[in-house]
Parts: sequence; structure tokens; C-alpha cells
Amino acid sequence: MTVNPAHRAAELRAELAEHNYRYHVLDDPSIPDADYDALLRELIALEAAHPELQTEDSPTRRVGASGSRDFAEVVHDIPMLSLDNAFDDVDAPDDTGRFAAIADFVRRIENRLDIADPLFSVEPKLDGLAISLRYEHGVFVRGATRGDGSKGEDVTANLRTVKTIPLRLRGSGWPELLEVRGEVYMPRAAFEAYNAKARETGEKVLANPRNGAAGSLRQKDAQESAKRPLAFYAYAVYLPATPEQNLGERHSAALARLREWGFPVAPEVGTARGLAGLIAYYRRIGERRDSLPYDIDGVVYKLDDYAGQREMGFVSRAPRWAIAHKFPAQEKSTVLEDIYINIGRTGAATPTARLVPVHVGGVTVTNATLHNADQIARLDVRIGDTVIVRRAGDVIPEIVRVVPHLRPAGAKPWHMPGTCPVCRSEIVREEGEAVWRCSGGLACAAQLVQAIFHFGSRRAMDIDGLGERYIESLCEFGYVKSVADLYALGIDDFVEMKRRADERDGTTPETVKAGKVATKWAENLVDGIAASRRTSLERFLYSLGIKHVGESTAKALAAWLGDLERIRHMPWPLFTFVPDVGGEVARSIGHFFDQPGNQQVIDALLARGVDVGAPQPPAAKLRDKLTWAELLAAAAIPRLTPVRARQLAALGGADELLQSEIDALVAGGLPDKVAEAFVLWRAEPEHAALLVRCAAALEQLLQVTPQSSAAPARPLDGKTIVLTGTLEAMSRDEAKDRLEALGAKVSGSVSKKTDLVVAGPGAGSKLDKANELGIAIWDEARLLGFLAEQGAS
DNA sequence: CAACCTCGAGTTCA
DNA sequence: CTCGAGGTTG
Repeated sequence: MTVNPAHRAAELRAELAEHNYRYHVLDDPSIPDADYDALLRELIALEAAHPELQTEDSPTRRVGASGSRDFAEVVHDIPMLSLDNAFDDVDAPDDTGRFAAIADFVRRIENRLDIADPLFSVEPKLDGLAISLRYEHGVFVRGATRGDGSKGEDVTANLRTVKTIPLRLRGSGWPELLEVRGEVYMPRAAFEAYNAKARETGEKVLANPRNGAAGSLRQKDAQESAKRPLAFYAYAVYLPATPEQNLGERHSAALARLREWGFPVAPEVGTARGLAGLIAYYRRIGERRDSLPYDIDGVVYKLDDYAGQREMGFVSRAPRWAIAHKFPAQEKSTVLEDIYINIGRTGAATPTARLVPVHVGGVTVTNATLHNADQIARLDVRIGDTVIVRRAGDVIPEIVRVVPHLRPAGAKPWHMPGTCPVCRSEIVREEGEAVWRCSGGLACAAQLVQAIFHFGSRRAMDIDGLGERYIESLCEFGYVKSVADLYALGIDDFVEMKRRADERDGTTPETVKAGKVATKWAENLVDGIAASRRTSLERFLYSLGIKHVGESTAKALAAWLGDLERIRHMPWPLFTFVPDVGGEVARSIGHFFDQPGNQQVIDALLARGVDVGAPQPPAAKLRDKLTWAELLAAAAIPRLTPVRARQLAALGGADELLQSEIDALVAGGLPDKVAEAFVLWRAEPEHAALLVRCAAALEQLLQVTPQSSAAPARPLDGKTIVLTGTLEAMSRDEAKDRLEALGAKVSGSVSKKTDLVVAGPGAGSKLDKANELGIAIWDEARLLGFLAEQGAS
């Protein structure tokens, strides 16, 4: 008698699914692994012989589909949340202070819902990847990463290989359409085992379980994914068809239901009542943190009652009914091997600690900034010290303190070296400044490299593919002595440069061994450089790297003065007519253009085809400021207050003022002291020359500056807007551009002057501050609506 | 001149 | 993101 293959396949599938569930979800296997494998092999053989019998939910699908392809985009019907994070205030003297953020969270709920000690669902916060699983008629049909919350990537094939994700739901009563959210993670034991094996076979070792999980899920080849031992815990469930009706009335009950349907839920999940309950849970999990089979970085509290959740609602994308309570940043001790100096673009000499590599919060830290010499003195860090390193809320490692009793005998306090380690120029400190600087300027290789890197950076000339390493080689071998030289480079230059660099390093790339020369990268670079020629005046000014001229000052200069030729020959006091430019910045700009070398570089750039667009007349708004009195007031003449400057201006133009005797000035109403100070000042030839240049430049500006014409009023004129958090439909830059096009000023920090804050998910302190100051807050949807409206009209 | 607001510059690791 | 310093304002 022959067995019906279809029947047998269904039987095997049911049996395998049951064993799988017992093994992975209940952790209570009922048959030996070998028997399980035998059943699986039988099914694989059966499906191979009868391809028509293959189904979406077959356990054989866990082996992983092969073939490489890009991940399709998945739009989440219900956006995936981002939670607000709360940290302990470790400096607080008592418990109420230490858990202030959590206490606030509970209080807000109690006040708004008018209840005491609400019930929370409490969960460990796994350090993995949030994903969303979709089930239709009980069958797993699609899995996606969180992505930015509204759009993720389709990783269905890879998720099928995760054994604890049910491919078909158990039991009954599940809705036709079901979406389950949870965390894919790599259990610690699996991580260790994987790495042990990888070390043996010489394969790449995973940095930490989290990276392991992320890397595995994004494997293009699901067969590769199948080899990585991932697991899954569910923590949320939605019915996308009727989102407002979740499963039952309580989150904890919904999770219990998920368990019945075959989803694994972390055994540490439970409920807790009121602030005291939350803190007890936090402590309990914290104590067990190291002995749990997976990495966690905190716990999550969710208001258990769904009706309450709906009432609390959202601030932008973050729910007000849930919060992540993170454990304090992990601290580790290590030994400080050396302190070396980093030279920045402006010559700033930043001491950096080289550490004996240490694992902190999931990554290996080998470097940590010490900011400046003052910081080193404050911490009293010395070479050889054992130091405590922490990766705080953000990513950047910092040295918290030294362990004094572990200091080696004879360790000496550290001092800033007198000369630059790169160019041997003197390292000096400006009066009253915290930073020490290498005085070598562009003659210092480090500063030249940084200057070129800045020039090519995205917000400056935006040269694609020009990385720091290439720049270092270009400078080292003398291909480039200024940014202008970039535009004279050809493919051959880059290839030759690379060859020399490889030679020096003693490395021979595979391509050279094969007797070929790779040139694609060089072609791309040359194209990138060529494409950067067409730029704007503001980008160009920014890319020059003038001290005190960042993006926004460059933009202001371009908008108000409009013409590179005008700007590069303007006497410095005139720059103060541009808003937010004061004496210090104006002098710095003037000083930059006074250097013949800088002028030559600009000439060379223009000669090699850099195009900053057509010159514009100065902004009409400039006109009111274009007076001789204003100019004299800006010129930093000793004792000359604005009032006195007006009196002085009334006495004549540059020629008259250079010739008038003190008597005449005093007769004109100036106090003796002021007149004397002025005469003393103008005795300096360079001051006299400045006066003449200023007068001439003012004359010229007056001729070309248009009368204030009634510019069309824009809807956001005079409004100051701050963007915070992540925007999803457009980049922050794009949002900024569009708002500015409507007349708004987009600024980086919230203050009383802010009119509006646009908050995306992940918004932090800025959002809190906006709430505190009672400033209007929009979410992205509202912004998009507004922009669409404006765009239409 | 003090308080407050902005901008610029520097920073780590995968 | 954070610090330090420059600019503006009351």
C-alpha cells in the first residue's frame, strides 16, 4: 500500500511544527534532536520529489531561500513606535530624584486618567532588532524590519529561518489579519558558540550579539542567515484591519493570547502596579541582567489598559503610555596607554587617549577624547593610569575618572607638548582660550589634509568619494598643495598616487597581483571633482574654511552681499553689516582675504572652472545700514561709541578725517579724549588705509544696492523653527530648505524666541524644552500638510 | 555688562 | 551631542 504524499507531507509538517513549538517556545522538547532531523529530512525529500506540495508555512522553508536580491520596501500599516528613553539620574541624592523621569511618567498617567497606581505591563528591553510579522489566515506571510518606523525592509525569507517564529499559528481564534511585533535577537550562548566556531574556521567574528542579529537579518542570502542562530520574542500585537480594537482590553492578556498561538514571549514579562512596582521590577531585572540568556539594555513599561493607552495618546510618534527605562551606562576600567595629539582643521590640538581595548556597552573602545588640556588637568589623568571608561547615553566614549591607587609609581602629570607632532610648529594658546593650536597653518600637513577634507565634505563642495585616506596620500606625495590642485588631477594621478601609497605600506592589492590596475574608483573620483565645480556662493564661502565662518554665516554672507568679487575685496568693517556678524567674525573674514595665498587659491579655483553662479546685487535690506557713521562705528576705533561715530561721520569723509587737526574735531563736538584717541589711531598707516578703503567700498556698495523693493511677503517670514527627532518623509536638510524658502529661520536649539518645533520620533531634550516653554509643536504629518498647502497655493 | 541665544568645531565605532 | 565663544539684547 502506498502512502498519499500530500497526506504524509501535511502530517510531517504538523508534527515538526509541534516539536518546534515545544522545543523553542516551551523549552520542553519531546523528542531527541536526531529524530527531529530525520522527520525534517523526510519532508525535504518529499517536497523535492513533489514540488507541488511545497507550502509557505512548511518547516523546510526555514532552511532559507537562496539567491541574492535587494530587500523590497515595506510600508507599515501601523507605524512602528519609538519609545522615549529614561535614564537614572545617578547624581541624585535619593531614590525619588534618581527615578525622577519614571516618576514623571507615572504621574502624567495618574493625572490624566485620574487613577492611582495604574497597572503596567513590564518587559525586559532586548538588545536586538525590532521587526514586524504579518499573518494572514494564520500563516506567516511577511516580515519586515522597523526601518524608520513607517517604512522597513522585507526580510521575510531571512525571518523564516528563525526557529522561534511560528510559520503557522496554533490553536484557534486568531483573526484573519494579524500583525505581531517583537525583537529578533541572538542568544548569548548562540553568539559565543558562533564566534568560537568562527575563530576556528577563521571566519569573521561578530562584535556583539546585537550586531550579529542585525547582520544576519540583512544577509542577502537567506541560506547564510539560516546558519546564524537567531531567536525571537513577541511584545506587541495589532489587528491592522481594525487598529483601534486590539486584542482584548489589556496588553498582558494579549501577550498571553500570543503565547497560546505559538509565539514566544520573554518569561520575564509580567505586570507591576504603580511607581513602586516599576522600580521593584527594574531592580529585580537589573540584578539578573548578567545571568539572563540574552543581552538587555533596560526594561519597558507599558500602561496595561488599552483604553488608557488610547486616552494618553502620542507625542509625535512616541507613545505617552510607554517608556523605556535604560540601565545606567556601563562603566569599565582599562589602562591608558598613551595620550596623543590630534590636529584639527583650525589647528586645534586635541589630546586623545589611547586605551587598552575594552568592551563597553557592546563595542570595543580604543580611543577616547580628552577634549583639552584643562580636562586632563581636572581629571589628573596620567599615562599608565587605570581609568574608568563609559559610553554614555550617546555613543561617544568618555573617561569618567582615574583609579588613583592603581597609578604606577613615577607617573608624571601630562603637559601639552610645545610643538606640533606633525609639522613641529609651535603649539600656542590664545589669551583666554581653552584650546591650544598648532601655529603651522596650511604648512602643517595635518591642517592641510583637514582643510581639503572640509572643502570636499558634503555640506561644502560635496565631492563624492574623496575620503581622508586619499587626501593624506595626495598631500604626502605632493599631488596637492591647496584645494585648487584637486581640479587639475586626472585619473592617472590618482592611480599613481595609490601605487605609491601601496608601495610605501608594503601592501599589494589583489588586482595588482592579477596584473591589472583598478581604475574605476579613480574615474569616479575625477567625476566627483568635476561635478563639484558647479556650486553656490554660500557653499563656496563655507568650503574655504574661514575661521568663524560656518554654514550659517556663509549663507548670510552670500544672501546679503551676493557676489564673490565684492566679498573677497571688501574691507572688514563692512562685514559687520551682515546680521550675526560682529567684529571678531568680520576681522577673521577680512584677515582671510588679506592673505595673498588665499586670494591665489581662489583665483586658481575660478580659473579651473569652479562656478559660484551669477553675481547678485546686495540685499536691499542692507541699504539702511550703509552710512558712513555706521561704518565708522564698526571699525573698532578706540573710544568711538555709536553716538561719537555719528558725530565724527558728520565731520567729513575719509580724506577730511585723515587731515583734520584735533582742534577741528573737538570744535565739531567730539570730546578731547575721543578726538585724541582717533588721531592716535589714524596715525597707523594701515588704519588710515582701512579708512580710505572703507569709504570707497561704501560708495560702491551704495551704487549697486537696490532700493528696498517690496519683497513678496512669505508665509513664514520672521518665524523661527526648530527641527528635532527623525523626519521620515524627507531629510532634515530638505525640510530645512523648504521652510527657509517660505521665509522661516530654521535654528538648532529651542528658546523663548522659537515659534514652532517640528518633532519626529526620537525627539529628546528639545521637545521637553518646547513643552516647558509652551511652544507650538507639530508632528511630521502636520508639517507635510502645511508644506503641501503652501506648495499648492 | 549680564543673560541669553546661536553658531562653530570636534568627536567614536561598525 | 556637547562645549566654548561670539553676537545680540535689555
